[in-house]
Amino acid sequence: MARRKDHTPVQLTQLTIDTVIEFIQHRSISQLSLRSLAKLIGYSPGTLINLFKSYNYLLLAVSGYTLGQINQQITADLDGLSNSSEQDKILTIAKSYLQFASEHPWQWRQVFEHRLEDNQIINSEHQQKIDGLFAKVEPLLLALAPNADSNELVRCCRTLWASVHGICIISVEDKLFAPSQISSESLIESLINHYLTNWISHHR
Amino acid sequence: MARRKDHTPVQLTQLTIDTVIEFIQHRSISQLSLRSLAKLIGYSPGTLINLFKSYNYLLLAVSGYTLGQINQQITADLDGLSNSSEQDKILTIAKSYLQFASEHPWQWRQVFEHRLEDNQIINSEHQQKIDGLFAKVEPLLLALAPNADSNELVRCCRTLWASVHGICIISVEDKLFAPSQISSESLIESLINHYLTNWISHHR
DNA sequence: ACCTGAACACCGTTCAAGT
DNA sequence: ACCTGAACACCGTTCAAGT
Repeated sequence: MARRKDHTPVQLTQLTIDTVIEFIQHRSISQLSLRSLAKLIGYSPGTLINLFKSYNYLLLAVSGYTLGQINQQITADLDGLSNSSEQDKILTIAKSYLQFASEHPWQWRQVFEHRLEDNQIINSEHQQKIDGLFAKVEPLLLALAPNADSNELVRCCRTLWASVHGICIISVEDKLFAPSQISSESLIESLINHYLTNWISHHR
Repeated sequence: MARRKDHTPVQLTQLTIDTVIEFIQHRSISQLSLRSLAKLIGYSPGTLINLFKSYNYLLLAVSGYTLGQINQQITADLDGLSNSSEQDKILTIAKSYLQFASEHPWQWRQVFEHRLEDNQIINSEHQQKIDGLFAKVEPLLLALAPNADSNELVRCCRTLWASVHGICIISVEDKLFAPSQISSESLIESLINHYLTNWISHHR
């Protein structure tokens, strides 16, 4: 057995990622294994290890793909808002992020479950993609509060992102376990309205 | 082999939980297994399954223990503050939660990694312990905004907890991977000061 | 009643062997 | 060069057998 060449390495990489992404639309990533994934795409486990170095790196590639999708979604939702206020743009980013998490709960989780795994060195490419999300907010904050010093800008940006992320977590958990009466979108609105409004009034 | 009776079931349960808690002071729970844990305490894996029904329930018992510790810590930190303002008490709760997460990052993570595992029915006892944390904040909010309707109270409470939780997540991750210049405590302060102050002024 | 060791069906990873 | 199957060292769980 050997020499299949049904796919080029690039094609096989894409097929693998697509298959995992499809899988985690409906089930948790913990239900998947390298062996079952290999069976799904019709290759042996060893082939996937050759391609990705390890199952862990394969999952990291999936995370990276998802972060790209999230970035694209936010960029698209921001596109029609060139005339809106900076605060509206920040609200849009936050809602866009929440929407992705709500629509693809298992996929969204995979990005962060993977980081929880062990204290391995986080891939710098991966970290850059996350930083890219932060970088969308900072200039908007600067426009809203030109006099805030840079430490305070970063503090506000991190507080916002962490809070939005936290709201997404309970949103996804509620969706999967214990649906709540109160919409997560209204939590996002509450956060941005109250936190950001007050922060701006103290730093403009 | 059999009939050891070195420990009563209750003692063995406590020994197991203590051993896991000790382990996750320094390493991720993913580094532990039922088999290695059994070896640590000198029993066979089957004995632990007899006792806890499954490894998953064993980990749930550990989570429950940790949630109890967190609750205790918050209660203790709140004890000296009977004359403080409600807003200060909320700040204290948030900082207390962050401090536990910072001092016991692997242990704190275990509580929430476990919930991520699969879509099993969450133990109602477990959910009650989490609800107990929320219940500490709601009456304080009610005192701050007697005229807010109950939906708005719950919304504020959930927004606050989710945001604080999100800040703890990035705090723990920063600690383990990429230390940041800006203290997480200052993010908590920023959140409570700006969000809560503005929310109160709109609902009192 | 309590505990164990062997067995079962998995897992990620390695690597000699095949084309 | 590419791919596989067997082997390796694990995993959680079950359960007949031992005391």
